[in-house]
Amino acid sequence: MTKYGFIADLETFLAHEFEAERPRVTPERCPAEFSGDLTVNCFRLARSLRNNPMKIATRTAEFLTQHPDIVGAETVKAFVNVTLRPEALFRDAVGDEAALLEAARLPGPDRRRVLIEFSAPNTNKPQHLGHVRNNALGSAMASILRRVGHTVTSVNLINDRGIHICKSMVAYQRWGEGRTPASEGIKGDHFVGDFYVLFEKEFQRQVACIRADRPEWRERPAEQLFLETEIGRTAQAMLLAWENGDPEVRRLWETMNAWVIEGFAETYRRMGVVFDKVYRESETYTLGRNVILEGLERGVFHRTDDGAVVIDLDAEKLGTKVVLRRDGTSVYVTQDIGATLLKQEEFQPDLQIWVVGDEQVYHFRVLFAIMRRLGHAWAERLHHMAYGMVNLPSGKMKSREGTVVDADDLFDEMTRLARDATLARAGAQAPADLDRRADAIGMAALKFMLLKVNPRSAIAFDPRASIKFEGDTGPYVMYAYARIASMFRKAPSDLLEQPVNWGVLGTSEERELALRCAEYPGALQRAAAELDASCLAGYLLDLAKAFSRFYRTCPILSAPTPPLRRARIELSARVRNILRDGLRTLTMDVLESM
RNA sequence: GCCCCGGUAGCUCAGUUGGAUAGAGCAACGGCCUUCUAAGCCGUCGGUCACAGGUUCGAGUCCUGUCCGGGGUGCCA
Repeated sequence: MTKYGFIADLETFLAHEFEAERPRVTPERCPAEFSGDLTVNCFRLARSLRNNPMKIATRTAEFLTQHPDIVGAETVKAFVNVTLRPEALFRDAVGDEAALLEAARLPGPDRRRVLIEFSAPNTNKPQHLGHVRNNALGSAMASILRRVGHTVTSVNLINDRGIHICKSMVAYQRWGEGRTPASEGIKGDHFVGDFYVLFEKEFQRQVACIRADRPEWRERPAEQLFLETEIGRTAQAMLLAWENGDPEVRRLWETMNAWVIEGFAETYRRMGVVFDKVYRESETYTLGRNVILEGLERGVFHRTDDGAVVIDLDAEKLGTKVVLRRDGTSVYVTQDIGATLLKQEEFQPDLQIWVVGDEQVYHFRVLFAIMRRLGHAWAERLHHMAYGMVNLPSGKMKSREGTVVDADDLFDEMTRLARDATLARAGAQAPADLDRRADAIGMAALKFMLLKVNPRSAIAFDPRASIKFEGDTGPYVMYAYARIASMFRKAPSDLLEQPVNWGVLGTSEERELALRCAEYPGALQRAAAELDASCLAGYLLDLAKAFSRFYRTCPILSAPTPPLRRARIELSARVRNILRDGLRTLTMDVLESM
């Protein structure tokens, strides 16, 4: 991390002065209402130095006042507000560009092999806004972890089997009439999803008939009547046929899955999502069974009177969990046990992360508890990165009520709005790369909206209010970058060849900007440590904001003296490179011109 | 019933291991393009940090209880 020169000297001084272990001093930003660049909080030092905060503050101020890097150190309560000499401030904060960008890399011993699983779509319908949040969070997290030096493997586990898949298949058999995505000119996942909807319609119709005939079932939820309907039984029979390897069913399944996966590929391409490894549930779902049977012999699990295999997790306050049904088949958690072991064997990660919605926290607690009971040491390092739902102003997204925000439609809409906004600002001549710009801006706006909030909280997605390119948005950050890029195109080439004298800088906007730049490595590391991309997104907003103020107040290419022009363009270069690095780490593209 | 997550400005959200007078954006209103891109900048307005106790020199942050919202809760995924 970026370290100011005076900090190391202060640490040495304090250790000696108070005869204590060398403290770790982490300066904070000095609040605007006080004069100073940085603040040393002596309340925090009080414990490790075993001394009175006020006394520490007094000594600290005395020491710092005489330090060559410092022009003033003012004590307010136990806060010491430090004003640095400009040479020292800019030298330490932004003097060494390579160091600034590399400082976020963790030392070798702190680097880990991380396996991160995200997306995990079902192959029965297209992806919606909820998946978009998952994809954005997962790929940004993988990228952030990589950026700080971990070795990351990103994994997708496609849920390509099960009763929900059979529903689309049954519907296609009935009403498909040999049509294909190609023949209809429809994206494959949407094509299959339409049949899933047809199935649900027919199922609801049959449920209504049954309820009319059997008044005693009127109160029962539709799902409980699944096997009472003809179409439900057909789907169930198809699932059995699939499991028994019925060639015709398998052929249809292969065909329809291929259509969906082809559609997903396009969705991922537009989002820039890439996986190092893709698993199919159809290949992994049986793996857990043997683990359970083996664990049964070792007494990890036990069989109940009715024949189901369960595990007692009362000690973890998780109750009793069934791991094999009476009929011997696997449940969800059984399948995940198998998949977890497979991933562990294949990649030997130090840490596994799942990016999955918070409605599944219980599932993962159970899964992790079972892995611990099975005796795997690495079970202590399994992590469920739970994120909140995406809701609409009207409430939850519900496929049955048609309120689901489709991912592809949303991308189209964002791109269209970005295109309009670009054209509106372009003047007489539309830019040659309009489409590329619209894609980059639209997707950055969408991703940024999803990434700037804490992953834990539910997001209220208001299509009218959320689709903005002004204020706290991705395009705002991109715009700051584009303005700097534009300056560089206009800068005389010999300007950049001059040596930089940081001492000519010193306005409050310049100081603010440099101090902000110095925080970049910390923002990256915090985002990685807390598995929270919003730390980075929020930081980039703050940096872009600091730049916009600087840009407005301080002439750069038209600054009054050559040394000032030189130093200001160099400071701008730092900002440009951090913005580019940061946006790319969040999986967003930058534009040289907007 | 029990467990988990949340509640901060009209709206959407920040708020580092507890630290200074709680901050942004949007919305509303008022300024700033003869100046390096106005997707910008500046200003005004806006707060019982859900509520009540407690711990502490100090609480939006930690503890207890209450209220409200969401999710989950042995053979759906």
